Amino acid sequence: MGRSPCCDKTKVKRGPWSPEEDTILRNHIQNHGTGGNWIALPHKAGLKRCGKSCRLRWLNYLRPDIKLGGFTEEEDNIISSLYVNIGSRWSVIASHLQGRTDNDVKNHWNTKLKKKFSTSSRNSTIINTTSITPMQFSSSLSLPKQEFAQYQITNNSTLDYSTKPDQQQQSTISYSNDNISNSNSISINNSMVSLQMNQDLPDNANPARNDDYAPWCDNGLVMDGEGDLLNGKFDFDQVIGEVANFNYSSQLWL
DNA sequence: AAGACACGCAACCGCTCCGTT
DNA sequence: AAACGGAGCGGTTGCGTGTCT
Repeated sequence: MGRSPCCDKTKVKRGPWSPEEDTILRNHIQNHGTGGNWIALPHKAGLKRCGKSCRLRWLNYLRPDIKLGGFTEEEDNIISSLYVNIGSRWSVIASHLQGRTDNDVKNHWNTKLKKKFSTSSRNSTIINTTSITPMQFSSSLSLPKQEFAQYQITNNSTLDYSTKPDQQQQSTISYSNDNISNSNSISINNSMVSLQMNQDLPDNANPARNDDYAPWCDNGLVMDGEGDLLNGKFDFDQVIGEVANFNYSSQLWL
């Protein structure tokens, strides 16, 4: 036996909301809040709508902090990067974009970004990296666990990855370029950065972290990693609060 | 000018999650 | 522990509008 429906669909209005209905819902929520019960809200507000419909209308359209208008290039990059990393978890992705709703993000992805993304992936080519110009990029982000991280690869090939000062533990570990063999690598493509460091870590390395983060970069790159600190490999997911300097010789996908 | 088609977006549907009893 | 029910989520649909032929 299936679940009983949340409301009698023969007795509620469906389809597009009228300006009058919007006004009633907006006024009711602004004056009384949601009351923590969307199912009961339409009756209290005097709306012939399903509670779910009211919730959706408020969250996706009437909420005062909704950001209207087209998505920026930066927002596109954030969405694409997060999609690569965590898939179609639209509510999580939307939480990274001020004023955007999951429905908004989902629609934007399905109508525009999906095509753009698949096209750019199809056009990817592998080039030899022995003579590449060092990449330069940086990013800031808010992670699902309310952490903040920054990445930077500078012209002298330094990765700077640190926590926001007032959050989480902080530790600094410096990896000398001299200690890193040519087998260490960073690979960059249009959606992902991978880094491996195949040497012993310093004694003060913190191998305890094993969090699952979903970092991204402003320029659309997604950080990813392989291996773990325990066996001497560098994992982006495990370097919160650390600084690493390294040489890289790698493949670069553009 | 009109019909066909493509696109964007609001809204709905049905499922899972999670708190409460 | 199980059942229940509301909230939240992602997939999908349908309609309005713009563009093309």
